[in-house]
Order: sequence, then C-alpha cells, then structure tokens
Amino acid sequence: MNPIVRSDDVRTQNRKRVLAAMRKQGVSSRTEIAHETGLSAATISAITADFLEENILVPPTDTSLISSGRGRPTISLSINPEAALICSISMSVNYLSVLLVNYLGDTVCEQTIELETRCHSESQLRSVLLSAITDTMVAAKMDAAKLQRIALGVQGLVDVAGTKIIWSPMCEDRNMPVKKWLEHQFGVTTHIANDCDMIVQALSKRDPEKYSDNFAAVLLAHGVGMGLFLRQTVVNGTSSSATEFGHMSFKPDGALCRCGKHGCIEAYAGDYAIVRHANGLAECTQPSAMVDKIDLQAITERARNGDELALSALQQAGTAIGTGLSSLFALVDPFPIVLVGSGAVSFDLMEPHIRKALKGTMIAKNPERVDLDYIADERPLVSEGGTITALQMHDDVIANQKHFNQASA
Amino acid sequence: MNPIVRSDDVRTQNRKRVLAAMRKQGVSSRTEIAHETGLSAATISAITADFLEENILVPPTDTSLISSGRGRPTISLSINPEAALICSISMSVNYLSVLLVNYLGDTVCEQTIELETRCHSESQLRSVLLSAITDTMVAAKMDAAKLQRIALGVQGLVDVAGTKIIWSPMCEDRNMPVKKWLEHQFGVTTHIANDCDMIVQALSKRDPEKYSDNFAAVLLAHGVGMGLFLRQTVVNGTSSSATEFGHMSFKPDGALCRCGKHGCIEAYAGDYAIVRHANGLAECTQPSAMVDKIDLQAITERARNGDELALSALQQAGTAIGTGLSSLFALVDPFPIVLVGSGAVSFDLMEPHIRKALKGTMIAKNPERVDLDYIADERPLVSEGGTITALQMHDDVIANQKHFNQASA
DNA sequence: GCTATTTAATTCGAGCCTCAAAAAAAATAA
DNA sequence: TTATTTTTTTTGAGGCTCGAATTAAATAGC
Repeated sequence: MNPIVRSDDVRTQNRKRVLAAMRKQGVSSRTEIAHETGLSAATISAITADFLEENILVPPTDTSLISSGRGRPTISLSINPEAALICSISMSVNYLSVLLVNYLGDTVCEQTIELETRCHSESQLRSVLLSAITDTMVAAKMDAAKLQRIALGVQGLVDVAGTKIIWSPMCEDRNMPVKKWLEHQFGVTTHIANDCDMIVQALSKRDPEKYSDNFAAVLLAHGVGMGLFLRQTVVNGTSSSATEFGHMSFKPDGALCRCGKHGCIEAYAGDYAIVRHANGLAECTQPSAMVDKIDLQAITERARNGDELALSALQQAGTAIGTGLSSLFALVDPFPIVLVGSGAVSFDLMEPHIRKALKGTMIAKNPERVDLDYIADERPLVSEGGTITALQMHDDVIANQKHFNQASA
Repeated sequence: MNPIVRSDDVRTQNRKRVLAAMRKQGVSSRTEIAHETGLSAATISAITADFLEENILVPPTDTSLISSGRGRPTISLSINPEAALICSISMSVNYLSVLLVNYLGDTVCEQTIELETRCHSESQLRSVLLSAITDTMVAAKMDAAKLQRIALGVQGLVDVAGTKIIWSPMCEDRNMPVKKWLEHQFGVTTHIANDCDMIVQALSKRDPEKYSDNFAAVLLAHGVGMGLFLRQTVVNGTSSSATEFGHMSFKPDGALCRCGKHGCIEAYAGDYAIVRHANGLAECTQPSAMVDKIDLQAITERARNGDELALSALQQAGTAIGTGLSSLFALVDPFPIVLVGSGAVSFDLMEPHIRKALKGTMIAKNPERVDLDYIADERPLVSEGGTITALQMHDDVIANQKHFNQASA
C-alpha cells in the first residue's frame, strides 16, 4: 500500500512531479509545468517559489523573457546546473570511465582509462578507482566537497542492495564492498548496479516513446546479460541486481556454459561460445576465460565472407537468443528488445535466426512485429544510465527535503 | 507517477487502508485499526464514523463489549456483511461453479454444475451461465438487485482488459464477449481473468506469509498455465491475462505441442503429453483434444506400481517443469511455487525431477531451498480467488466514494 | 457503595496542502 | 495612451492528519 498518509507527503509527491516535468521539458514556464503535471497554477507557483529559494530551479539568466505575442511574457525556469554534481562510473573488463555531470545532466568532465583490470587485485582496483575519480574532479577543477552522489555500473554480479560486486569478469576477487570504499572516501551516497540495469535506464531516456512500459536490453559481451524493464521498473532478483538471461535454459544437457552447467543460452551466444563453435571445438570444451573483441570481429568477418562454421556459430547464437526471448514472451507479451555490446556487431547475421526462433515457439503472437534493435557500443549507455539513475535519486532526495522558508518561519 | 495530488486523495488512500486492516483482522477496535494502519486515533475515529454512517462497517450486534481488564472496553467493529453481495464464478471444461459471498467474504450460496461444455455452442454456454447465476440468486433467496459485482475465473485465454474469452478448451467458439453478457444481464461490473490469476490471489490470501512478494502457481490441467505474482502484483501480458508458462521453450524442435509448435514445456508436462508418452506414442503424435482425469490417474497408478513408461512420462514432465522454473529463476530470484490441478496428484513422483532440473541449470542459487508445494484440486482456489479479487475491487470503489454526510452538509 | 485509576474513543485547534477566483503584473494591439 | 491578453501571485475556503485535551466507560481498591 502507498505510504502516503499526511498532507506533507502530498507536497513531496508534487515536488517530485514538478522536478520530473522540468527534466522532461528542459526549460519551461510555470504555466507549462502546471499543464504538464496537472496541478493548479497556484500550487505550481508555491512549489516553484520554494525551489527558487532552495536554488534548485533558476530563473532565466539572460533577460530573455521570450514574449511570443500578447500578454505577460512567460518566465522560463530551468533546473539549476549547480544544484548538484554527480559522478557516474562505468567499469568493465580493461575499461574504466568516470563521468562528471551537473544537475542538468550535462557533462562537466569525462575521463576514460584503459587498464588491465584482470591483473588487478582487489586493493589495486580500489586505488585505481578512487584515484580516477579524484583525478577527474581535479581535472574539472571541482572541489571534492561539491560531489553529491556516485552511480556505478559494473559488468558482473552486484548484490541487490547495491553494496558489493559479488563477482565480475574484471578480476579474480569476489565480494568487493565497492559501495563502502566510495562512500567512505567521498562521503556521498553511492549506487551500484549491474551495467545492464544502467543501459536500460539510458534507453528509456533516449527513446521514451519506444522504451516505456516493457522492454529489455540484451547485453552480448563476455556473458549474456539482460536489463529488463517491466511496468516501468527495472526487474531484479532478490539476491542480485542482474537478470541472468544468459543462464536461462536453451537446450537441456547442451553445450558447457561458463557457469559450469549445460545448455544455457550463454553457452551458445556468449563470446566464448561463438569462438568455440566457430573454431570447430566441441561443445563440451571448457569456456575460455577471456575473449578479445578482435577475435569476435574476425569471426563476424569470416562469416560475412562465407565461412560456414563462423556463420553457423553466429546463427546458433541467434537461435539461442531468439528462443530465450520467445520463452520470455510466453510469460509477458512481446516488447521491444535492443541487443547491446560487442556481440551486436553481427546483428544482421543473427537477426533472421532470432526471428525464426521467435516464430518457431511463440503462439498466436506476431513475432514479425517484435521490435529488434542493436547498439554495438554499450559503454556510453552505461555511463548515461548511471547519470540518469543518480539524477533521479537525487530528485527524490530534493523532493523530500523540507523547504526551509516554511520550516524556519 | 502516483496520482495523488489533492488532500481528498489522502482520505481515499486512508479509507482503503482501514478497509484492508479490517479484512486482515476480521473484527477489530478503533485502537487496533490505528495501530495496524499507523494512522492516528483521531483519523481512525473520523474514518470509522464515516464508514458506520455509510453502513460499510457495523458495531457489534450483541452487547459483547469484551472488556478484557480495566479501562473503557473496546468497541469491536466489523465489516458489514450486508454491504455487498458478490458472485464468483469458476468455469472450466465440463464444470461450472457459482458462488455467492457477502461483503465479509462468507459464502451465502454455492452451486456446482457438471455439464458437457465441449458440446456447447457460444449461445448455449451463455444461457447456461446466465441461468446458473440467476438460479443461485434464487436459491439464496436474494433479489437480483442486491448483486454488486461478478468475478469470473476461466480456463483459457482471456484478453488483458478482461472483457472476453479469446480461447478456451471448454468449447470450440472463440472471442466470447462474456463481460458484456454478464454486465448487460445483471448490470454490475464484471471482472474476468484466467483461472491461474485467481488461484494466485487465493494463495496469497491463504498464506500471506509464504505467498507475499513473489510466487507462482503452476496449473497442471489440460494445458500448463501459470499465475505469476511479482512485487505483490499479478503479472500478465499486454494482450492476454495469462502467463503462458506452458509455452516457454523446453527442448528446441522437441515434442509436438497443442499450440502447433515444438518443444514447449506443455508438450512434456501437459496431460495429453503425459498420456502420449505413457502410452508409448511418438512425440510428434497429434495431441488429443481432451484427456480424462481418470486416464491421468491411471498413469500415476501405473507409475507407482513400477510401470517404466508411465514413470518416465511423469519424470519427464517434472524435468520440463523444473527446467522452465529454472529459466524463470534466472530472471527473477527463486520464489515459492505451488503446483495446482489434476496433474499435481503425481507431485511426489515429479518433485525429484523438478529439483534435479533446477539443480542442473541454476547458478549460485540454492535449488534445494526452493519452496515447492502442491494442491490437487484447483476449483475451490479459483472460486476463492474470484471472491478475493472482487472484494478488493469493491473495497477500492467504496474507498473512493465520497462519504455522504460530508458531501451533503 | 463510592472514588481513583485505567483505557478507548471523541473533540478541538493547529498546521499543511490544493484549488478556484480575484488581483496584480507585464507585455501587445489599437 | 488605453484596452486587451496572458502569466503569475495572492487570498480565502475547504480538506486532511495529528497531538493534546476531553469525555466515556469500565475495573480496582478501600
């Protein structure tokens, strides 16, 4: 049941609405906000007055009272970029990106580091991470005290509370309490999630029309992950933040998966599986610990040049993904899917087999109509998703803050 | 975003809370309600006063002011049984049950009809349904005008809006606009859903501890259905109310399913699949349109007496179900499962194979701990779930009603 | 049998919140 | 310069919840 009982909760709720409307519109007048939120002009007037006093919103800096016609001109308010400084981090194998954004979501500074994460111990990784953030703050000429929140999207298993990395292909060490590291060092709330969750957030922001209620991103990287959005919220487990699409069963007692079991989707669609198949190795061959993107691209190249084995590897990957999706669609009716990550470079080769698999198993639902898309480079999406997550959380905090003019009066 | 903007919405919300608390407690004093809802005594006093005036709640009829000790005795309020009369209908192959309950949820009258639904045309089915309801009303000596709401749980595909039966094994006809029939005839809001959805509602009521956040019921009848509860709400598709667990893919290009495709879970765990296998027929044998429960029981009997083929049929069903569940658990972390329906009579024979399949594919999650239960007779659950659904919806309506004493004052 | 004590329920005033309507502000059109 | 138009603010009414005070209705003790 909804936790709304008192009338100040109503105000909190409506403050949230106003912030959401501002984020959606970018710049907008009080009348527009009233229209967008469905609240009365009087209420918007009160709420925006508070926000202005709290320095959450700002009036137009230049005297651009764009008066388009008769009548009193609108005063376009906008979110105060200075109201927050947020750090979004994306971590994956051999890659670390630190992105600073202001409260508007605009990039303040970005640094990307290529490093051999797999050779790093937990403590090495920790110091690399911490100094990367500090460096970026310095590069942006920002005082550390200005930082308000950190979001981190990581390849691997993150506990559902978002406190530690249970497991990651980045390095050997397990159960790294990353949240504690960061909160201890920078003294700000830190949110950690699987990169798929971040990707999905980014997509919903990029194309709110298409990616609204239900949709999913399938991340084809070392493993096969999935960010799943149902009813406008990220689906995650009770113990891990990830949706393990890659470990849904595709073929009972089938190919050997990295997880030690047999027949998972990943055992056919993971990078190591594609390489294994394309190189003519047996399905029971131990998955290689690491696959270079170059190798995968080479296989795609071979397939395009007519190499049967390479082609069949990619096609089988498509079939595995398609079958998994069809199972998902048996539970929840079909929704748009985006394939993301290095594996998506061969999207055109896989797509027909994905669709064929959908057709082979879905009943009475139109598989042709399933919206399939792909984005090969997932990294910007992860960072973008991190900023969105962090901004939304910060909006919540701000909406909940008691506004001081009332409290002190 | 939450549609709560005005302060009367707060009252509506809190009225809902009070009703929910009353349903949970059965009989309870104002102080208890205050404690249960977290609202202040003053607020509860106001809300209950309204409800008493509206005749939604009633004071104790007998003078049983159970004063257990010192102090002013508590006045135990209860939901007014007369406040509503609700009809819950359960329809499946050759079976129709009409259940009348009062606003307390207590049975007023129940009638069960065995009939050859499969020989019925749409219009025959319609008149049987309508007259069954009327008959039951008459038997209960209730005036038709007293009826306030109808809920119907039906075997088959129901559109997500709950207006028509898209398809059902009950009869040949498709797209029957049942909601229209009933609302036209009885003039009350009617809610139609797949029987699995109803079962799940009933379970959450029967054991709220175990079946709260996430859980599912697998219905093993003619097909293999699933009622899925995630985050305290029923999951359903965008075009149908059912979760088609039975049509998740188990074995690519496997046994022929009733849906015309190959390798669905149902093609191994549906009653026709078990019969087919137990009788030594090929996997590609056309599924029989109808299986008698007796035949299924006979197979269970054979299996218990050591018949290899019968046993292997049930075991394979277990494996298919277990594999499907493991795929589901890859997406959302494991939750309690109840097997329901005639197929559940051989639960003990299937369980080891369900667990084995869970073990074979789930990574890093403890399959032994998955809570598996079974209930062979699904019919009472469907009726029960219907009443709960209807009562909850009626509670919502009542909570939303403007209370007259204020409105007219 | 009477009073003190205890607990339940109600009443009252304060403090928020939203909204509709009126008023004020700031432009353009005539 | 005045009338008109549109945006924003102000004002007053009506709701809602809450804490505190009050009233109600029993038991415990003398």
